[in-house]
Amino acid sequence: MALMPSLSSPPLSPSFTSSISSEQAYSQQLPPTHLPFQFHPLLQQHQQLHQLQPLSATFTPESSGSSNSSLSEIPEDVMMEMLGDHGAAEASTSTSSVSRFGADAFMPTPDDVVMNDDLEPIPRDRCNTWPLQRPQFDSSLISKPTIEKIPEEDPDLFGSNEQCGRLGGTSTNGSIAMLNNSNGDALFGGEMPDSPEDGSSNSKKATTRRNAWGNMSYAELISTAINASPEKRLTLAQVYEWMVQNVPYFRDKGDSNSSAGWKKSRITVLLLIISVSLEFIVPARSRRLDLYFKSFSSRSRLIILHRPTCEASRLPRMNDSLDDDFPPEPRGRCYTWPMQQFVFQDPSTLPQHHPHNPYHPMHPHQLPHMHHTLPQPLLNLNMTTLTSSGSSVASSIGGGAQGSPGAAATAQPGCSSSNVIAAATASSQPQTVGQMLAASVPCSSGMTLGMSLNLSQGGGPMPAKKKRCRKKPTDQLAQKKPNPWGEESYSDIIAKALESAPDGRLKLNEIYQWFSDNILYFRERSSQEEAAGWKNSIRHNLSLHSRFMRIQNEGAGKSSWWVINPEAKPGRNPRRTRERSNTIEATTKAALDKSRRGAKKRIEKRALMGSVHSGLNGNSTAGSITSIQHDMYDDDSMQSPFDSMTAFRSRTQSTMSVPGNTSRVSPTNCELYDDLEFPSWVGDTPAVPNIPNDLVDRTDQMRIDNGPLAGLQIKQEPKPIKTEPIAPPSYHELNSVRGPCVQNPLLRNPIVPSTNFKPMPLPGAFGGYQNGANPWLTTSVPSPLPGIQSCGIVAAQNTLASSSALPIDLENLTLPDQPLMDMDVDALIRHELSQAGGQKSKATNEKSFRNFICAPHPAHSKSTNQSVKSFNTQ
DNA sequence: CTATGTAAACAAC
DNA sequence: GTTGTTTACATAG
Repeated sequence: MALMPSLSSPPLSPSFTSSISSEQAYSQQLPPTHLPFQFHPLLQQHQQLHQLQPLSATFTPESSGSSNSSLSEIPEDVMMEMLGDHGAAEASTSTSSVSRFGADAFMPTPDDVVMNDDLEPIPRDRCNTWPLQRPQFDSSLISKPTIEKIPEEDPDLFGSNEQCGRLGGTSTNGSIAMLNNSNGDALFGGEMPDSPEDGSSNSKKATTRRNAWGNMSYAELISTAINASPEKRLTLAQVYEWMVQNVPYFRDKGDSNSSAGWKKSRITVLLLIISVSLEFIVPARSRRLDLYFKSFSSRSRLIILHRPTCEASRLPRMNDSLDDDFPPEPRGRCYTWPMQQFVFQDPSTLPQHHPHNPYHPMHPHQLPHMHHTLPQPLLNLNMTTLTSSGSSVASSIGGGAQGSPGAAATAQPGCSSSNVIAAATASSQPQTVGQMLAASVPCSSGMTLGMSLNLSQGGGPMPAKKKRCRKKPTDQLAQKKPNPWGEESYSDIIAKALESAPDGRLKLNEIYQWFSDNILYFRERSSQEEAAGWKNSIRHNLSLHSRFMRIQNEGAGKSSWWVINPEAKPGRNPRRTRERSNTIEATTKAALDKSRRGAKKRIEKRALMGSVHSGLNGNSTAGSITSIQHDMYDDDSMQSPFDSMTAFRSRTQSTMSVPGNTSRVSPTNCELYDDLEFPSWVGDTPAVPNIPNDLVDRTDQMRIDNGPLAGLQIKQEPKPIKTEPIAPPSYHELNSVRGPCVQNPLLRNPIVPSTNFKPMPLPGAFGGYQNGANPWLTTSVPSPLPGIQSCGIVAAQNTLASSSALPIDLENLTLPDQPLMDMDVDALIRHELSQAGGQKSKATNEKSFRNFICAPHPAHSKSTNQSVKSFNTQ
């Protein structure tokens, strides 16, 4: 260590003073536990060295503070201090060796070992470093705490309130406890347990000491020392002192040159522990830490705290090379010190437009906060490479993580960047630092950065199968924002876009444009290739969320209008498909698929066999579908046919656009009918394959302005239906059923049939409808809002337009426990109320119309749904 | 488990 | 290619 230049408190240089001031100011801005960046041990110690001791003209704080300084610039003596002689030797000889900060790199080896890169690694037995002779300790030494009092540091240095952790006094009780195992054996006496936690679990360990001082590893000793201190923290010197005073082996060596070896080992082990384990932390950048630093020699800049939430007995095993006799012990995370995520923001990249746009600061390039809080040397770091997330680092180095162009870095929550402690350096070579972290920071995934780097750098062939990896970009994590553009979800943004529209409606491409215009993240991804993803997400969200509804645009080929569903509650609304799983709960997917396959097969077979029962109900698709249900219900042997209906119905309930959805029915909707055990006649009926996919579920989407049954989405030309025009219902009438139609909330809820539901044959009920007897469908209904067609029109008309009497089917369907009836009556009551109430027409403008048709009503959806279905199938 | 984001298949236009 | 629906899957909370 002769390379170390004057370590004895040299006068502070102006630059140093300046540096300290800035850092003190920095540290004052953030509490120690909310530091914006967890210092890497090497970084920190190196930095501290620079600050406290301008070592030489060639290694000044100025030089070290430059953005270009790298780890390679760290003087060897510093590295020696940081790593121990061996680590320094390695670090000074090759960059890759830094990645070997694992246990092997720190295992004590003879000081005179000359590192020769040309030599092949020589296997050696473990633990051949320590003397074979293992003196027996006098347990009496431990009978009472050896340390009665820890020498206090100069109070002038620490200030009145800055008490250094000390051992002694009452605190030694803890030490006593820890120094004895459950059997009362002296910890450092002859028979030593494997661990303080379980001294008798292994008889072998109980009789064999692993080290000259006993079975405790350095880590355990250090932990014991730290935990024995009142404040659960020690400086390195205090660790030394504790060792000397509590462990006879070290005591014997503590006051002579012979201590250098084990102290160096302490350093080595400490660094190793700190780097590899989660057990020790150093409060980076705390003022107290600075004071500690001032109070000790340059070699004592580590302040090691045993994580308070970690049990001393749950010491990390760090590495097999240190302690491979112990089985792995599960250990919980000890994120006592919250990991503060570093964020870099380049002010020059702040958006200049849309000053009030809340989305603009969200851009990853423009991460808004903490920039001013970081000391400049840290800002100069290539932060991307400092990510402790293996995947992030790998991707960053490889050219940028997905969707994370920002030059920010942070750590994965599961990675122990917060546990990166100790030595410091200034700026460093990105990959070197990354490798350092890779070697020293265990990630939650169990993969180190180095490993990740290797993988990302072509270490092996990529699997052919594309595997999604949607790790959040580091900048996103840094901001703790769920998305790279900010906190708001797609649906939130879409809602804003729609709300911002003058008419409250936007076409899809307009929504796209709004995204692009108002959110920088999307604007910067406006290329066709890049935009495909988020546009897809927009479409997905539009379709999926009940929050939005689609209004058919009248023009042929025109895209629909998308509007906010006024019925939707503010904020979150359930996804349309959300209920699906709830309704299928009784049926496993596999079973359902099997059922579908079987049903489909049967249908195909029947289709091949030709029409057998075509004369029964085949004249009307409506009648067909109704009959399907009817037939199903009559068949007790069938496996819960209503369940099947419910299942797929609820799925199609997702298709909740406003009327006019004449197309783009998911193919799965067709398949859904395969769930049904169709009666034999079904497959024989020509109309069966043409059963409108949405007839059951999408009655609200029917269009009536395009001709007979145009809205039924019947792919095959529908059978001629009664074409006698009937006046469209009034808006009151619409209102009576508007609820289920506009938003069709009923479709968002599963229809839960009564278990004892036995539909009546309903001969009269279907009689009139089998002929396509929905006269109403032949009539266009003027819509005050272009494209808006009330889905409730059909039902309303069926119910009300022809007469004030209840439809015959409703009368016949009136059963106490029948869900169908429940809602039909409900709709009728609402209708009657609306009629009697003389509501004013609100259809004079779009918004009023929307409010009108979309106003919530108390009818529970499934009832209304059933009602609509009932009407439409008539 | 839920909410969300993302990718993708599929179909109609 | 666009629009729309739906499913599947990954991830975070």
